[in-house]
Amino acid sequence: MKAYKIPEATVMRLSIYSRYLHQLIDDGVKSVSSDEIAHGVGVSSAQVRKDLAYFGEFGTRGVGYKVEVLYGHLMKILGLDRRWCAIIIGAGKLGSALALYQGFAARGFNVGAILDASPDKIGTKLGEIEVEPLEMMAQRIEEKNITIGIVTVPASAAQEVTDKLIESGVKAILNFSPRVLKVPGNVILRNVDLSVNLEVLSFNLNYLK
Amino acid sequence: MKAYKIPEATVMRLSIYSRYLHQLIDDGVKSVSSDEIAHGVGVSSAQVRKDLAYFGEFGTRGVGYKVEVLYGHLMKILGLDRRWCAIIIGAGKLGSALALYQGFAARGFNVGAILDASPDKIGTKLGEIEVEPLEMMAQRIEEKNITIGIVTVPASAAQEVTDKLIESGVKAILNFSPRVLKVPGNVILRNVDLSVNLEVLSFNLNYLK
DNA sequence: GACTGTGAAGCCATTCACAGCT
DNA sequence: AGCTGTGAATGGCTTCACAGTC
Repeated sequence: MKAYKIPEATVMRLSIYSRYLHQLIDDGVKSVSSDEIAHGVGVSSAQVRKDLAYFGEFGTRGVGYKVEVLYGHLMKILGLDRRWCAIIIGAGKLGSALALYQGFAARGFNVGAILDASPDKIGTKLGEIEVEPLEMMAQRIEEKNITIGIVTVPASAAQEVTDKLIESGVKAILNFSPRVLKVPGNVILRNVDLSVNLEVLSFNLNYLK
Repeated sequence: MKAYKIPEATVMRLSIYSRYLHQLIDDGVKSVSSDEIAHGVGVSSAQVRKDLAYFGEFGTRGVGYKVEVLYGHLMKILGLDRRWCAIIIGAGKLGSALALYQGFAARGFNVGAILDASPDKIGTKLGEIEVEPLEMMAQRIEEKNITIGIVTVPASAAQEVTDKLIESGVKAILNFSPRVLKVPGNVILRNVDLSVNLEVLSFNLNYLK
């Protein structure tokens, strides 16, 4: 790792490249060019090479990249050569869907606990794990070494549970609530805002036509 | 509307500003400055003013913005002064969660239909609406004037249902599947990639520390 | 005095184009 | 000959700083 600041867009693309390479491995493909990756994921080949260049030289000039080698590098760069444990706060529809989503486990993310404030949710089972009360937060984060908090509570409760997550030692937050959260500078925050996404579509439908 | 190309980041922020203004209206606030909006949503005040400047002059120098007036402008700019009808393809956990999500209706989005390929999902009720077979796609899109398709099927089926959606007349796609979709240039596509989001967190946890 | 609206400057990401390997 | 790796050029978004208005 050599560069100082990596563009977020680059990191997102690396994740997508890695998934594409995984597909190629499944298909038994051994070698790939930046141009093929580019076509596969819908970016330019220069972009692919620039993105990779932040982290080293992984290809062979005149030849291309060995699929499995490049995949291994990307997984390591993305921090996916280990498992991460997450906690979900909010066992509503969305929280439950995420808890049961297979795609996470496949990429190295465990859901270590799922908590909710509502008494009638507590005790219900979501696959392997049982919904527990919010009071369990600090204990579960501690004992299961949880670094990622996933917030799927209503907007009105989002900042409060976020503060508690951070206080309990979580280092990164994935926020699904429609609220702008304030977090200290050493905590990583990403927002997955469903309404904003739909509204960008609505804007474009309205504006381009 | 005067400018030609509006940055996507600007559109996303407008959506967030509008939500913040909605909160202010609920709180009975009548007037607001770009600086207050900026603090409320975590951007700079110059950014707020520049974003608004793409679309006109909505404030009063030396005074600020009337909350309700600005809110009205933003809703109109975002195309939220009308209702939009969406169809959800895939009645799995995520599709069901989205179908039942209250936040969409609140911002003017109806779910007109939800379809699935699996016989044991068809006929089940999600709130008001019933899961129907994929064959109903063209008919429902036609009769309910649906412009937005929401894709929540597994990666392996994503491109196929997307093609059908577009063939049936959908103008915009919100893709939740972990697949890069190819769509014609006149169709608007947005991706909400849950794994990518988690992997960006993982990268940052790994890289910054 | 306060705050908006905006041209100019600065900064960052993407694209170009080609030197460097195999 | 083919494809990577990369400095230079381009393009676009954000920040700055101040003129304009109330």
